[in-house]
Amino acid sequence: MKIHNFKYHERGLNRFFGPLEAKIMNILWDSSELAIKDVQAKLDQDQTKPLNFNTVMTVMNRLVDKGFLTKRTEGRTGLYQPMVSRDDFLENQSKELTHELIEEFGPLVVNHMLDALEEVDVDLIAMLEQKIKALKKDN
Amino acid sequence: MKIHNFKYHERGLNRFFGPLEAKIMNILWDSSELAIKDVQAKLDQDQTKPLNFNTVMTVMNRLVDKGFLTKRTEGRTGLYQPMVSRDDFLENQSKELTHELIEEFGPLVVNHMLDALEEVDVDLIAMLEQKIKALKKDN
DNA sequence: CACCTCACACTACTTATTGTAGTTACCTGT
DNA sequence: ACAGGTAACTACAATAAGTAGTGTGAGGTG
Repeated sequence: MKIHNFKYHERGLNRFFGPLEAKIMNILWDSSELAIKDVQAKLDQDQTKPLNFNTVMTVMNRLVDKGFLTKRTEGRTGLYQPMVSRDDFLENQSKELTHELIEEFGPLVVNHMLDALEEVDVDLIAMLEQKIKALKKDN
Repeated sequence: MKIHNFKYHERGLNRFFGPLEAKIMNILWDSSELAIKDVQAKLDQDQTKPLNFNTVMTVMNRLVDKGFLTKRTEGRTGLYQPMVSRDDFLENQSKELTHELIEEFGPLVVNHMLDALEEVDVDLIAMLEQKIKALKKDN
């Protein structure tokens, strides 16, 4: 259940997964518990070329091996669902990445932080300010 | 000259490069301009098993192809040096990563920021505070 | 001038990751 | 007992990274 790479030039889940893996995780996170063919059907909705059942199965089982999905067998049908919720996943990843980044680059990150926040969403700077204030009050 | 991956569970340059690539970059960054055999010699200092000359050459030339090293031919001997300084490299990477992280996770990162700073180096929080103050004064 | 050596180029094999898909085996309901 | 669907097993392609063999060319030395 460990992500190893954060890909710079991708977006969203593609930063953590391969493109097909990412689509599958998204589908599973948007549903409760699905069989392979359900996932395949959903994938085929925005794909022009239908995906081979076995392709979907292989990738899903690999995701199970890696600990991102859990599999439950009901009769002969496997039912898959994510190990953790999307929110938890993103929470964990952002936390881990933030820590790694600070650990690795401490001062450099602080230097770039405000620029980045300004560019993306200035309100986040206010949010950060609040958090610092709150932290100081606690001590 | 683009790094594609940031590896979570490595340290230092190994986050950006393969292990041998990282050692080579380090050696080149600690020297001015080196030939392959010089790099090989330095690598063999902390390696128990000496590295094949061709191995070192292949990896160095790949680093040239990727744009991390430049190569200059003096007579028949190729001389290699990093495209940018170690500081610039780390500066660029930390900047890019910080931006990507904020772009992807904005509020989540802000949430984890202070924790991370506290754990690694509390002085960095003061530094961040200063930067926010300076920013507000500018506007 | 012939040759030997060294540095380089070219090529290839290995492992791991991800996407892809064929073949085979098995189970279940009819 | 069989058909159809589900799953397991196996394999192949591409990419990245580490490793290394073979071939080539240029220069100094006898």
